Amino acid sequence: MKNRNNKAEMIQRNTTMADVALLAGVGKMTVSRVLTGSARVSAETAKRVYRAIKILHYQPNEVARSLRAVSSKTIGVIVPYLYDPFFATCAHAISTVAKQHGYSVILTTSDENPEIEQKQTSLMLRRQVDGLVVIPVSDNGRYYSGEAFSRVHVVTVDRPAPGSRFDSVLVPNRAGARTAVEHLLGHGHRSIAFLGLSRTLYTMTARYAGYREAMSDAGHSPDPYIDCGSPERTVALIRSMMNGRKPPTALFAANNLCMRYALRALSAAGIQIPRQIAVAGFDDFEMADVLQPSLTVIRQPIYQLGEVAANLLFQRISGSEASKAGHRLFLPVELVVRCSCGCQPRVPRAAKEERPAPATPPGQPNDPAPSDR
Amino acid sequence: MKNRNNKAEMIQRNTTMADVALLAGVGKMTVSRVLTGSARVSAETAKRVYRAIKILHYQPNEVARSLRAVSSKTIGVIVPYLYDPFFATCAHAISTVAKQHGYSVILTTSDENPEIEQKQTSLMLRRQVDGLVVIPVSDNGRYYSGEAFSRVHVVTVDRPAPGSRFDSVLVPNRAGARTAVEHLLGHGHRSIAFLGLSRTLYTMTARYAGYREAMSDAGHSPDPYIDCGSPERTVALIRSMMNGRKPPTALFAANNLCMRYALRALSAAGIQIPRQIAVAGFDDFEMADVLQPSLTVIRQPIYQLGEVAANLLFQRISGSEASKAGHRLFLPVELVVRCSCGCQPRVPRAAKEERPAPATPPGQPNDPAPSDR
DNA sequence: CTGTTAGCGCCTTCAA
DNA sequence: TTGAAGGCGCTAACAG
Repeated sequence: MKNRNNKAEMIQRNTTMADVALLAGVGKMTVSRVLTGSARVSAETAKRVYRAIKILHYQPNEVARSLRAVSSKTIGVIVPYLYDPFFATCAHAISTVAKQHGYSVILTTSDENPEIEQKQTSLMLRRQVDGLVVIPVSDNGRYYSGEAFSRVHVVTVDRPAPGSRFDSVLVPNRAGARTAVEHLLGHGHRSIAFLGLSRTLYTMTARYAGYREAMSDAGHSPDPYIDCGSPERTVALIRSMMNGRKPPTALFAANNLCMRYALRALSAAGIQIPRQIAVAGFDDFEMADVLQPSLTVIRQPIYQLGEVAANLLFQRISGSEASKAGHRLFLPVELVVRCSCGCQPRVPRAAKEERPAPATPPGQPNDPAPSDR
Repeated sequence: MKNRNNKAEMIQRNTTMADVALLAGVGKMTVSRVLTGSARVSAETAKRVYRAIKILHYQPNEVARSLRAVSSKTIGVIVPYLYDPFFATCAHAISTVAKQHGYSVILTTSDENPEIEQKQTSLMLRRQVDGLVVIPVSDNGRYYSGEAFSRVHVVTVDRPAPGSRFDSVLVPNRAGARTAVEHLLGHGHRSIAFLGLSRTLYTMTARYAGYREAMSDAGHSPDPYIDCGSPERTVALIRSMMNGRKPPTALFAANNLCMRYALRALSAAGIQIPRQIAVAGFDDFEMADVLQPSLTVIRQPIYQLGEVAANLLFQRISGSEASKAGHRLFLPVELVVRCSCGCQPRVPRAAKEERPAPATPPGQPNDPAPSDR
């Protein structure tokens, strides 16, 4: 007799299917069938099984299931940071979709570090995830084309997939930046500064390209890329820029972080927006409409990026998607005209929520800001 | 002979330890020992094993390990929302600590919904997590005292644990609110409005209590709790409040969401801060110092909340913590005086980061790093 | 130092 | 409709 049935020493072991089977007076398989519905069981025995389950507070061990089954019902998610609302919102969307599919999410942050990303990815694969949604660190292309990925589905978000086998859900960075810069040009600005972060970031170079295009097409020469490495650096750069021979009359911040740095720097230098310098940015955020002046920005469908990516992944997982090649999906961005560019939207600053916020179920109609002209 | 060694039908199976053992000409246990270091293996055979591992691209199956071992090396994390920077930052901290311990994190959102929380918790337990860090939904007390939790460690963050067996890492909400309100009182305000969200939230009632204390102790009568259910509602409430017989001269927003609503509403009503109404809030946030006027707030050590909670959990998991009763840890908050209260801080608005931001190892001098979009 | 045996808890396969 | 045997991949416990 197995000692596990020896009640004398049943210290703290979890109750298993065998326990349920014993109590219900049936075989383990019957319990399994009742739970999974994989085959018909007489109503009579099913009832007995349920009763035993309840009495014993039995909970199936999903780890054992994962080991036995082909699928672990788990996906992995890797984002650079979680305290960045953009990434966090993506993660939230992915998590929500996963929940709808009955999947669990193993989540981690890469801190924008290729080594961490590799290590964590590898750990997830060892944990037998069925798929991966990643906002990949720039230079991990070689890794992702390794053989380890032959059996797992991968979708990247916000940045294109390193290998070409994976799907990516992106945003038209170049076109978006271009639109914003063209709007500034429409205000008559001819010298527009471009503020970005590390140029190793995919989005930064794409947005700079859009900026250059807009400038060149308008017959103006693009300014050099300004890398706001740190707040201090940004202060110094902006100060010297504004004190230079030909200070720009407008400024495009390629993401929220540079926007924040830039705003602090301008404010510290006592420079007025939009009177002394017009401002536009890429990526909307909470408070962008509460700032004085409210900020004109390119809004990205953040939640939808994650949502679409996750849905794509589950399509692949369920195998309904036959194609082997990776696709690139682009979700549209939108110019939200507010005041920092020099516009005076008719409805001054309506007191309404413009972005999904805690209480607002995501993915709802966006009630875009009033845009004039 | 097992058919799994029949090469003819090795379609796509993962390589296992048996494959490695076979190729290296050793037993499975030797391979296991080499990998885990659980026992000495001669350098010679170890080398052979490593070679086989490399040739076959062998990766141990963590699911099988979890099934076999007592621990799954996995913890569960449940937060209400991920697009709320507060929760996301906590989650980031927890994830970081988990990474340091070689643990994976299964993360999900409860959407502030007790049923979802229960379902997801239960799923995590079935997945054999070694512990749980939760920002619990208010009214799930009974659930958490169930027997299912007898074998798992739980630490709650931001809100106290329902049962008394769990540790909680909290912030002095009452005292913090009190400090902020006292600061407003110090400016000579006698009528101060309190804006909050749903009173079912623990933090809201605690902060309201602090507000009432401060008011009463100063000999003024507290105003009734104003629940900013939605932006629209907030606009209406603020409008009627300001048009009432005795409009308040100051306002305390109990968290960021009401702060945002309030700012929008005030701005829509054309009310000047701090001239017509002074403002203070609970919880600092990016941009709070860039707003005009910059906001006076109570700052919470968000990242540390998650960090401490996770470390507490791992202490419990490793069993070095014997005590069975749950403890409540309070991390200090801090009044950050800016301009919205009517103060004129000497350093006008220095261009420096005031909060932990990207890439800043927690608790370190701040130097935010690139986040990309 | 190394190999064998025996499960972890579940479900696929086959037999009754 | 139900049950028994066997194995998913790994490691504790015991040989040798």
